[in-house]
Amino acid sequence: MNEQTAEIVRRLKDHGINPTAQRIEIAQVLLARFTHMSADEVFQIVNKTEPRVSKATVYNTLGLFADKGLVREVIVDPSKIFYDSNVGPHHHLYNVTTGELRDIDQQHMQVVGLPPLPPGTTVEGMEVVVRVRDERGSPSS
Amino acid sequence: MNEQTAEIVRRLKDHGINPTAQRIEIAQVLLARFTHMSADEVFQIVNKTEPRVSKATVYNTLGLFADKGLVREVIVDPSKIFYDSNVGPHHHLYNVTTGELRDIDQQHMQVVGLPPLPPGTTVEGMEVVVRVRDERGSPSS
DNA sequence: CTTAATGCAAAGGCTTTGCAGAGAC
DNA sequence: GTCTCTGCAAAGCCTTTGCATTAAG
Repeated sequence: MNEQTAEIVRRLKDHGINPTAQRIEIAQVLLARFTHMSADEVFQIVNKTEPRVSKATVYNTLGLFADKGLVREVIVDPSKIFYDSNVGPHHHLYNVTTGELRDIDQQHMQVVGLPPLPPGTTVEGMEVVVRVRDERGSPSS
Repeated sequence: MNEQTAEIVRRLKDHGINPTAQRIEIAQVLLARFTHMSADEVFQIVNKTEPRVSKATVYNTLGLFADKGLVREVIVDPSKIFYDSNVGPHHHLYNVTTGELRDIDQQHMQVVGLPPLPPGTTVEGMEVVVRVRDERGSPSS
């Protein structure tokens, strides 16, 4: 077990997640880089180089990671959930044409003010999504 | 045709939508109040009091309305799309426990700053979602 | 040996699609 | 008569679930 894997295991344990082989693989795919991936993308990548992890395990594991706070679910597309390895406060820019999702950090954009919360509720999270699309017709046409 | 219906028809036409009977019914359900409804909710309500509109027509019509800018799609829940009759600039508060979605108007919360856009893209929309949950365990327990 | 995790396949929920029939002008 | 819209049912896609098998301590 190399250094990188050791850290992944540590992070899993820190979040109360039993570090099994499949979970370590999935975590390595998702946590190695600061990207956003759908469950299916994770499934593809994990099974490209490594032994084999079933689709059910990928979905269940990602759900577990999200519950435990290791990754963040990002809801920007009605057809799939994105998993974000960046758990810190930041926002998102979503290209509806290409499906690409990228981070916007706080220094570029901030939310000011807090709305009155309904009684008996607590804030679970806050999310800003800027939706962009590729320009089709040129601006001058 | 009463006054209210006449206005609905006008709004449909203004958005380039051919005002058929079904479309008028759906528009009345959705535009009468400032609410957010899923396609299925619209389907239920339309068929509670009125002749009958098929599920396919409800889905297709809502998609058409969104395309034409008559309503706004709100993506906050991976399992369904909400349609918002409020097209003006505002944000959303989503209760993940109850599934309730409500508006936050701009005076309560604003976004400051604009992120650098990827070249060749234009902003299609911006959305802030505050996610709350009902308190279960009491804060002092 | 006992408990937890994985894999497979089936089921589920929301939405879209194909195509025939009905409606509008 | 022609063009558009509607409705039904089937298909599609992502995700969850049930249950037997396998792995771990």
